[in-house]
Amino acid sequence: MKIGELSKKSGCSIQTIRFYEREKLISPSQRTDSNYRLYDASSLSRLRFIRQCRSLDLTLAEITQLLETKESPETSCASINNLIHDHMEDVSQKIAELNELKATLALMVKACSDNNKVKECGVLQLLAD
Amino acid sequence: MKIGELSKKSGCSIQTIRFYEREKLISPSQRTDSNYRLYDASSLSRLRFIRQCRSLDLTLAEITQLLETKESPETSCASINNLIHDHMEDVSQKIAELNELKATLALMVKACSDNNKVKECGVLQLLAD
DNA sequence: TATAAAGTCTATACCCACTATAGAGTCAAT
DNA sequence: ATTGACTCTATAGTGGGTATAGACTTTATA
Repeated sequence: MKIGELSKKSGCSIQTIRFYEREKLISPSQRTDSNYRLYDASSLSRLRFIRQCRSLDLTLAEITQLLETKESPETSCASINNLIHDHMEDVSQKIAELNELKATLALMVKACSDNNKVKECGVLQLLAD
Repeated sequence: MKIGELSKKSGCSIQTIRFYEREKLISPSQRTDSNYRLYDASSLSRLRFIRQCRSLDLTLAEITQLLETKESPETSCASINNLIHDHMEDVSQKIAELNELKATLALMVKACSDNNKVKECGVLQLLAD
């Protein structure tokens, strides 16, 4: 299949597929005489795997590592588990930070009564501290 | 004061201060004969304000808007409150997304028993769906 | 068969908010 | 006089894409 079909089937834009190629995550199995990229089913599943990983917010470097590990079915999968586990901790950390941020913003919103003028604005006063 | 002192007092790196200048958020009140930037106290409080806003994860465009609004002390501060309120909703949304993500990752971690080989890896199986 | 529309190609620039150099000039202390 | 600390501009890189321009190819329609 050509890149447009792969794009539709995978849900990745054409530009993103070409971008992943530059980043060495994926490559076409062939090219036509007119230099069009041609892909097969394994490209599609690889791309879907990448997309799944991206939806978990894994970096392209991490995905590269997962894809490499996948190539060795007989080795231990401990590194994969560690990667996911560490990533989950990063996400937890981020959630904690955002919750603090939200609390601060909630305080600011509370500090405001809508009819104020700028010079009396509770939000600006908190921001100036 | 020169840029190094402003950097220490504000907590912004020298490069960041020059970057904010290119982005028109701040500018030195003067230059020396040898073209060194010179700042006064108002630069410092402006920069601290910017930093405070950045710690709330406001964009530079939003901060520019806040700084402009600040210049008109007699106008209504409704736009400021709206901005903070909307931003808080974005943060809430992001927290919700990350909580879902965390739940997915937790499922994956659970799907794994440490001594598996790659070909049986529960994490990879979930990622391949 | 001619032409128009849709698809594809490469190369390059842009987004955000910085960060990090290179290479040159300036200032203060020894 | 020299060393070291400071500053200057200009430029490139980060991550994960997105968005063009301009050329070529393929497919569909008249």
